[in-house]
Amino acid sequence: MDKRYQPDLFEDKIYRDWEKSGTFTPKAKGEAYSIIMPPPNANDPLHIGHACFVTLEDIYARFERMRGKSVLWLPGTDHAGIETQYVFEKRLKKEGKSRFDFDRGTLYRMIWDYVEENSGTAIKQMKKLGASADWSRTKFTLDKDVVAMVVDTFKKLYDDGLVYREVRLVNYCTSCGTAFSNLEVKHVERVSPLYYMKYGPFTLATTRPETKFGDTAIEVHPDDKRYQKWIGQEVEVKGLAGKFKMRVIADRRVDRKFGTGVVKVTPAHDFNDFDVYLKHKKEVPGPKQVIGFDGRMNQLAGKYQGLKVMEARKAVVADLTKRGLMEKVDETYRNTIGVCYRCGTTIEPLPLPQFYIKVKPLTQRALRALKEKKVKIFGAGYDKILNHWLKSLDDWNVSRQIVWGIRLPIWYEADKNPEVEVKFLNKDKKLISDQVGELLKNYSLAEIKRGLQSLRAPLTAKFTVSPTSPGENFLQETDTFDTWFSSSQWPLVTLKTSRFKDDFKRFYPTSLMETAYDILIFWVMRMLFMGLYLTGKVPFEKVYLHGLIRDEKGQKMSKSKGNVVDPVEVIQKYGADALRMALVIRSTAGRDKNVGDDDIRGMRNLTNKIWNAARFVIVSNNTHSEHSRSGVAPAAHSGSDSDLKDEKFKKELSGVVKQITDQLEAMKPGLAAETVYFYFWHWFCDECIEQNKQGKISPLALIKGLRVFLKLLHPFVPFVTEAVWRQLPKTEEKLLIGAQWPA
RNA sequence: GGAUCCUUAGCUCAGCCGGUUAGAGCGUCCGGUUUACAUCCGGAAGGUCGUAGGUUCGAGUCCUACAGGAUCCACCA
Repeated sequence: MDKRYQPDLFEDKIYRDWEKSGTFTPKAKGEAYSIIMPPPNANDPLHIGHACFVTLEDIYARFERMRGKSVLWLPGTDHAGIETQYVFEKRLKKEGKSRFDFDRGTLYRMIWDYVEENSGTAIKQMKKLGASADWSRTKFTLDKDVVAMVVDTFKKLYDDGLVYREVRLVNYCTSCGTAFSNLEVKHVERVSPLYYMKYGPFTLATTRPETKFGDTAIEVHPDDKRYQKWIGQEVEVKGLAGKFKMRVIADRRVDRKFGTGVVKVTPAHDFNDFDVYLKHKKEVPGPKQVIGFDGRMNQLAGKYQGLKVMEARKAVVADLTKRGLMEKVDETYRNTIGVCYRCGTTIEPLPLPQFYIKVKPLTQRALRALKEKKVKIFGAGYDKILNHWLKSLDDWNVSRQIVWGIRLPIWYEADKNPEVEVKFLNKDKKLISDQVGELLKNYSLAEIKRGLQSLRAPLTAKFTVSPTSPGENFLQETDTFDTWFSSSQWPLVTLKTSRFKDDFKRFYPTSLMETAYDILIFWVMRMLFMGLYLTGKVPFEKVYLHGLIRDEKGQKMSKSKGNVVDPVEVIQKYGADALRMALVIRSTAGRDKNVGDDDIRGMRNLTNKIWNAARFVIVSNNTHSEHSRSGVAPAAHSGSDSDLKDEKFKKELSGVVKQITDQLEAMKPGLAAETVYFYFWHWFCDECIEQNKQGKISPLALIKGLRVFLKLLHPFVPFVTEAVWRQLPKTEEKLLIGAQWPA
């Protein structure tokens, strides 16, 4: 054995041996234990967060496998709809192209090919980390059978009356070209000048003067003495685009102290104002959209048509000022605005018909399951947060205006819905845009279908929900599902579509869901209620939420800060075991952890310590055996003193085994890692081996102790322990991964 | 505005179903190399466990208030 442990000499070979041995596949018999891996983005290389989940899940897979359970750790990758399309579009842009140059079928295939090129990387890297997942069961979220089940789920929801189509204001990113759910909008504080402008007989304060062309009413507080006489009246407003008549309505939501106590109502471009419209439907006209989905003012904005929102604001402010209609401007006013979590563009509230899922009936069951402890959350305070969300969740907008995803199984009959708006590339690759009724006069439906880019059906359009085309004459909705809609069914879908027919029966509900706390609401919550809806059972019994990995100073890692720890580089430098141990030791559920080079180096030292302790114990044991064979027992090792010490050693050792087993069972892997580290180094090495040198503990007891420690250490540092294991005289399992956990 | 979490050695953090002298890693200081490991060993310094109350025979560990910090959520134009 070398003087030092050199990970790169062992890791790849050991991993291949594990794979060949078939231990990653669940045994035919034994108590079932299952973990569904959170599918990483198929298109992204591994980052430190992945290394964290791989380590934690692998610890439990190995631990339970060694305890004799039939362990399934099922891996997969995610198509990551918006993320991936966003990245792909950036590439297109570099080539001077955009998604509008392609029909949706072609674009989809292009992204598919692009993702396929990269999809092996993440899996290869997880293997580098030692992940003992069953790769033969790997699933991709756009696999045919997965798509079929997701679509079926939507149909079931629809048949159960839990799906509806509605025009509401959506969170629309004009840069990504799609709507988002509320959860995907980030709120940031910005300076938004507050403009006090003259408005008919009033002065009102607004941060969005450019939306004035979409105003449909004026609103005051019902008890506001200043404006009593106007309530219910129609007033005339002379603005930049001629004269308008507008009704003054009263609502308690108006804050009399803010601005002048007068609010303009713009239902097409403000969430509050849309609610006001719904509440005062009888008094005010419907939403009047003046900003298009391209983020530019439309024809209703008169001479401002074609300007981007911010340009229009500038122009409108300038014109109002010129005409003396601007009373004052508060330039320091700050408010929070929504921005796209992906690209940071200001979210534009726009009216759009979308498909919504009614969540109340679903969340009720999840709340009950939580209350009855059918599922237990590990992570500081996150059970409360989950509970709070389940109680207050809004209906779920699942429509996305992107190509990279699962298309909604919604069909519009072309003849019967002539007002459906269609964009498509004709045979000459020219983009044509019009209502389908008009288009059919000049084009065949087949040509439209072939070049289809997107369609937008009015709310009144009749549709059919069907997994396959209901007939020749139908056009399929071009919206795709929110990625989280398919992810929400992941534990169920992966097991149901498995090529092993028993998997669902054997492994559902799964034993453990392990993921980062930042997707508790996006993913875990939705899996919980969808799993309950589809199977009547919780999808997982335990949820372990790990924290974010930060740099040694506690700063978030980011490319711009240049403090990103690349797991692959770390593995090359210190070995996979060192990285794994550094990530997990002293970590606590739900809390962020700082990891720096020092931490990893410290754990590299542990792997070397394991190696060298083994080196000593093995040599010492061999020497002892030789003495035995020659019939000359070394004097120091004989006598009752040594036997007595051996007994004490064994007793303490079994105490250590119990402690670590208990900590792992209690979902405290960070503490278990620390315990095993401490007892191995400071007890086994510093005390027991030293005592052996003085002849107080026998080499035989020591080598038995080493075997136990290798097993205890194995889930945390699988490579070095396996490397040492093969240096030991063969007494039990050939591979440590298949050995039995000490009792 | 609401919610959650945190405050323990110079730094980063464990420990908390309450129970003898409060731990680790890194760092600092002193000493050590006749072969398991200098990626090491032995030893030392360093903490009134945020503040103030309370519960208790006994509290970093439970409760309350306060202070400071972090994060998440929220429609004041």
